[in-house]
Amino acid sequence: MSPDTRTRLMEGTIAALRTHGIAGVSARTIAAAAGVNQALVFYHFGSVDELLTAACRWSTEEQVAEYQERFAAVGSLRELQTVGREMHAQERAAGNITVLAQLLAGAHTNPAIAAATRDSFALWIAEIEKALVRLLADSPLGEIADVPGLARAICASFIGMELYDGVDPDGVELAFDALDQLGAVLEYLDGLGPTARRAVRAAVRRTVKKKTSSASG
Amino acid sequence: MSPDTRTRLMEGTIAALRTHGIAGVSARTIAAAAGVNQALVFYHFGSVDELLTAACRWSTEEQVAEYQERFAAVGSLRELQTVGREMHAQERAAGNITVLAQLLAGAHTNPAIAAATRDSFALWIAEIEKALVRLLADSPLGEIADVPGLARAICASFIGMELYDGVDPDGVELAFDALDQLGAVLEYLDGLGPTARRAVRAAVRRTVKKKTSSASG
DNA sequence: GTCTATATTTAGATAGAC
DNA sequence: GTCTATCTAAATATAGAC
Repeated sequence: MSPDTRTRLMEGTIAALRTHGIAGVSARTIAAAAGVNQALVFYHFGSVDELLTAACRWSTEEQVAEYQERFAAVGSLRELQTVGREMHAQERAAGNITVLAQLLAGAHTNPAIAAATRDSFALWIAEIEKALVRLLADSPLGEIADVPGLARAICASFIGMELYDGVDPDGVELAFDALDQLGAVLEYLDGLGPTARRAVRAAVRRTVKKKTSSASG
Repeated sequence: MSPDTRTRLMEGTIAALRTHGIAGVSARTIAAAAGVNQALVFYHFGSVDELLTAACRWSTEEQVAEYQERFAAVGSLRELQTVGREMHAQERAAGNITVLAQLLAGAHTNPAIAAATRDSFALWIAEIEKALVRLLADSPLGEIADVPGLARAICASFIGMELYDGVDPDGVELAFDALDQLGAVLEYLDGLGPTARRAVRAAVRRTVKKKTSSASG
């Protein structure tokens, strides 16, 4: 059976963002994509902006739920990278990169979209953090890595790859390959003995101390 | 003396993107920001879209020129990171992150903006590549790193940090700190002896081979 | 090159029939 | 809850005076 009108309108909003962009979404383009009457946008959501934020929250919840199992099954940093690359391919094919770009742009002029996007990212970051805590539990990298910061860096880099894809898809493949190399380096460090481990940790500590003192001074 | 009308219109376009977003730019908001008459948009550029792409190209050229010297002065990977972080702070203060987000969104529905944005990134990537070639010239990382891919990964990650900043500025600071840690790790590898160097290189080679065979098979 | 005025289209939003 | 009809505001674009 077909979903109710509220859901159809949110689906239509995402579809309209995909085909017309944030600059082209309107009650009419959304209603057309949803296959319902234009006035229902205002009856169900009050305004186009309200519908936009509702659709943003709704679609991320759907997406995160879809990928949750794959995140949970990840057993190494390299596997996390592979899942990321697969996600990228899948999201691109689904046209969701375009949607993300539109919402990130809209967040800058619409506080409600900004809040919805922030909450959406929080869902993704929570998944990444869970995976990192698990993966780094018995790893030398776990002793030095700042998991919350690393999760956000991973999320931000992924966002960057997504958006860079919009202007240069070939460049993104090169970039993914380079990050795979970086992952191999980290994996190598993961297998180091206690002496080298201590040396790496000391090097990182020096860096962190430098940053902290310059930030607080 | 004040710039000519064409330039004022391009400046006005960037200002309008900043305050109204891609969804809110119009011949009227642009003209208001530029302090000129609305009809001049069409006289000088033919359409709002043409003006948008012209402004995109123009503003990146101005920006890249502004940062070129700082890129050229970079002497280590960590310094490159520091320049990136300073750029981020400066660009945020100037409101240019918002502009970037709007153009990236517009690129998905407007091929001309996509082309202009691609060319703009190419300018940035060229600067990063130049710096990387110089920095990795006499470094063990230079033997294993794929410079074009790495430059694109750095550019993409930076874009991601910029855009993530729009929804969670505090998270970005955590992320930058985590990347600083990663930089410290790489710097440590940079100082390793020939034996460890070979081990890292072998680990990376295994990865690359795996990827290449799976991509071509 | 720049301005005023305006034709035309499209957007957000609401009233009221069903 | 849904539709038609419509009001109002704002956008693109052009014609023509200066």
